[in-house]
Amino acid sequence: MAQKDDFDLQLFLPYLLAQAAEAASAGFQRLYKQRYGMLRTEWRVLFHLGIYGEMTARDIGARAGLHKTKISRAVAALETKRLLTRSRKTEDRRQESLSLTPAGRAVYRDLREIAEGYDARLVAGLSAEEAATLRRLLQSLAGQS
Amino acid sequence: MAQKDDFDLQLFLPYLLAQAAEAASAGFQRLYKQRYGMLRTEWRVLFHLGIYGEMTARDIGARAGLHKTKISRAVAALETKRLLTRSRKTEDRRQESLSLTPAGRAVYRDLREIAEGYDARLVAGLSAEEAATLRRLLQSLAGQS
DNA sequence: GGGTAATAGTTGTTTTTGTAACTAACAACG
DNA sequence: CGTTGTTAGTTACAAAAACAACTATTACCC
Repeated sequence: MAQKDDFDLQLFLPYLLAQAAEAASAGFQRLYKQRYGMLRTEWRVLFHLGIYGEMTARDIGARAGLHKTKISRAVAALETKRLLTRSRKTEDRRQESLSLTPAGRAVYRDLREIAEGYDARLVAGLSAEEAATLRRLLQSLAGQS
Repeated sequence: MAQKDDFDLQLFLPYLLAQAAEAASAGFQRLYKQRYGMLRTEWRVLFHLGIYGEMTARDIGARAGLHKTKISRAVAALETKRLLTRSRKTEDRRQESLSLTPAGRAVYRDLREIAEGYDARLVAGLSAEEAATLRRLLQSLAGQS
């Protein structure tokens, strides 16, 4: 198992990002999965509605970069859990506007607290400046695509 | 769709990391998928063998943080494509040592070139210092888990 | 208007992943 | 030795994701 080649996989960005994202997601996932039996797309939809208020599935997809089938199923699951409701838009009956129920808003607030705490723990080892730089650079990477 | 809540999802690290990792992976994936019909775990295994030489599935799993079933499947796929061979170890007949075939090494060298170019493109907008900082911070995030 | 294309969302099918149970080989301890 | 436990790797089954085809509604445009 001697070093045969000097390519450093640990520093290759797609690999490194995947490892970091995986680690960061795993910890947070345990929390929302355990407490509310949610999937990743479900909390994302929940957060979008919690943050931005009423939106359509299409809006969420555009903003989060999620495919409509994923959203459709997440919405159905959240509806079953009575965390959101839908209503057809009168101006365009293809669209439906989604909004959280009171129970949904309560779950959102709870998870939001948890998210804030979790994020704080993740950057605990970093200086405030480093954390800000990290977020800025990640945003630029996420943006170009 | 007015701002109802001031939590910034775009800056929440698990979300931000997932978005950046997704974007970075997608571009690279197109390349290895198109050219060699590989899956993510397959190129990872290939790279491990290309970089470190002969290893067992267990070693790769430990190093890459991958579950043994995933590796088992990737190894089978790479074997079918005649990119690697296995041989039982005599000192412990449970283990098998994996190594790339000449064809496997050629594919590795090709993908490695591509990876280097791709990585360079990703950090093209960043200063050398920023890129180094980014990698360092991501490594620390990937490490803690 | 009437036909064609485009869009919002759903459903069905195929891949891929995750999880758990399994086989084969070795280790440890009486 | 022999029974019990552990490890390497595979296989079978369940969950989730990706992809394609579908329905219903609206937009375009001749």
